[in-house]
Amino acid sequence: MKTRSSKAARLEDVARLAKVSTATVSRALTLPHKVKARTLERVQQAASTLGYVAHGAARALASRRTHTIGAVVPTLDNAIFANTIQALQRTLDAAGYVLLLASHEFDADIEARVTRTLIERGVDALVLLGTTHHPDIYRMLESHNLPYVLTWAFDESGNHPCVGFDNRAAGLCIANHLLDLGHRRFAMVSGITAHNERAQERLAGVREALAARGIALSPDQVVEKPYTHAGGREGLRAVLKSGDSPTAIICGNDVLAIGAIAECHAQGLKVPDDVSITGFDDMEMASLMTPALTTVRFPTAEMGVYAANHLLARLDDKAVELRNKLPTELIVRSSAAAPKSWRSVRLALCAPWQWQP
Amino acid sequence: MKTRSSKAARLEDVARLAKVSTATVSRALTLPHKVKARTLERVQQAASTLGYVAHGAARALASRRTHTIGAVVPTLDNAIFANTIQALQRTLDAAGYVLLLASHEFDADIEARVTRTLIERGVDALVLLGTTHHPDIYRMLESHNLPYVLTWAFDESGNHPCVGFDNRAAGLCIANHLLDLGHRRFAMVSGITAHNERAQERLAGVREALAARGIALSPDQVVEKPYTHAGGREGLRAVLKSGDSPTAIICGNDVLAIGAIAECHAQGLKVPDDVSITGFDDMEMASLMTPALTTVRFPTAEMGVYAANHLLARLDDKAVELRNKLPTELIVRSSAAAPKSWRSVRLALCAPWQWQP
DNA sequence: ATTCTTCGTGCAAGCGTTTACATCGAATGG
DNA sequence: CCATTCGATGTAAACGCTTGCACGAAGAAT
Repeated sequence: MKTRSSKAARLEDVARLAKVSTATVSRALTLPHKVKARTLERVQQAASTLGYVAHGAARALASRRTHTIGAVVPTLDNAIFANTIQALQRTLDAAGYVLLLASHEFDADIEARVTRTLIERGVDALVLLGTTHHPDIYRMLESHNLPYVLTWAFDESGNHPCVGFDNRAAGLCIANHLLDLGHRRFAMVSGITAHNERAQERLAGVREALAARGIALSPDQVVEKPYTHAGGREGLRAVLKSGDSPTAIICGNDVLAIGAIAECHAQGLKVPDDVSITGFDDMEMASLMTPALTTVRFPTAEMGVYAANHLLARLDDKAVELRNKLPTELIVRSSAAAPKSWRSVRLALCAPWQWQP
Repeated sequence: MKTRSSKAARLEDVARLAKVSTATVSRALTLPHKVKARTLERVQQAASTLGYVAHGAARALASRRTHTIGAVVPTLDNAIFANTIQALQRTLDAAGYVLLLASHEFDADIEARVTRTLIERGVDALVLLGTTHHPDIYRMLESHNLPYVLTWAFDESGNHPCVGFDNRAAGLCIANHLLDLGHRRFAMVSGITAHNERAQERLAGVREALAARGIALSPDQVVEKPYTHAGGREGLRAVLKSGDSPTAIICGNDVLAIGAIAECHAQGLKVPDDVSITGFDDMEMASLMTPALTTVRFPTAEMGVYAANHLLARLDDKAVELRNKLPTELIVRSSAAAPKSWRSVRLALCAPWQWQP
């Protein structure tokens, strides 16, 4: 059906049809204000007739700009990062940029490899997640002079542009909440802490809060599991098996918590009557489940917007603040309550005649 | 810190250091078997010393291959497509291809725009979702001679390569299950059916099954909502308000069903005691919630693998079957049960002395 | 020894854009 | 009315890589 051969139309074809030079076509398509209205119209008409689609690689080669920004996230499998990605995408799109996404399933070597691939693909800037990365990654960023921003964590060293949260404070916060409810026997189903300072910090925050009240977490009261529902189930089984029968189980994120609660139900344990469970992140599911999840909210979408704007500003040579710590917030719902022992104490205080010492 | 200026190393720099021509470096890096072992080693050494990263745009321009495959999905916001995407990604990655992802939030014009962007970016092939697309999309696919495959739906017309499911059969299946349980008063919280043949087909399947038993769905017994948790909640409220107090509510997918169940709980309705709720898709969450969701499973990951392999084969000029209909499966869990009335009937039959006519 | 392959490498012509610079006509100011 | 400026367009040189072709050396066949 095409007039010419089966090849797609090139700039030259449009130029010929519009009776102008390729330079003019190029300008008409990218800097419309630089050409006369009548010419612009002719060019657009010609381009549309031919179904012209620019050849991105040629454009990128000549202009040294791809208008693409890369993001490397741990996983696309669950919804944890979905809000951030969506927000990134939207914000970049509005500025005429495309998001190029890659994931590495929490493997540092794969992360280095996919990051390299993104750089090969010519991204103009890069969004990374967390502060702990393969040295090769930082090397490549430097040698290519690529703008980048770390997200989901706050780089205390001050060496890297970042936007994130204080994960340690979040850990402190949730542990203190449980302590205030009266819990004294804890366990934690943490994410895998290797190469993941977010998981490390959350755990550290929890430990710190407990230590302040003289409670220590023994090795078998902490189990590390991948951030999956299955991980949550296994984690719950593991800490239950450890024997100290904790009254509160702090999960490393909401996905683990959802898995843990499902496993509780499977084992006939009531949440929060028999055991309190908490998460981190406050994904949408947290408020919908039964019982609704007590967790710590991170403004993940806001962070995506910020990361995008940060990079866009730098690509425009505008000044921006290099580090931004976003606030977190304790969300109290119904998956955590006072422990049974404590409740009976309160009951006893209210109704002493029922107390049988 | 770099020996040369701040520019990244090019092929020429590697060639100079390795004392060979750029052609040899290029071959060493892409067709290692074409160069002598000693040369290969020298080149690799040089490339590594310089931290060489290939310039993808230049490579793409010269070779007319980007080793990139694009996928356009409705949304990344919820987990529905996560399995497919993950599977696609993995399979392509193993074959040395990169997945370029774009979403359009169920907007046909945005879909056309982002598809165009992907083609500009030079994808070698394209994965689309569903069969209903903007004519411009099919035009571009044809004029660029791009291999593509439709997913998540089966193209009965036979005009397009596709891998998907029979959404109508799935609708039939779930409706029949509810009928068998004894339900007679239905409502459906469907996805938005405009430009979405998957939603259309599911609804049509449900209607067909009900019609076979002489039941029709009146306009106010069907409400269309976006595929979000909030949509599910609103949908549930809407069909409840309609007044016929349905005993079974069929939701257009699991996300809607999760929202609907949450809303039931918020309104003090027990699922399935007061009302049965079903979904489609069988996302992971479906089995974890309380009550666990009765739904229809689609082999979404398998479909991702198939779509990837289909395109890889075509890019290799190998023969492949053009259409593939994957099996669906009814997953019976606990969110749907016999309606109260029916249960009392059965009870009456078992224990007639309790029957008070 | 001579011719024919084969293999490894180098040469150089693109790939389809962008963009600095040149050009040319028209508008402006003196 | 000429000199100057300005705006719109054209010319052609990159951009960094791949790859068809040519070439010489080395081994195989005659």
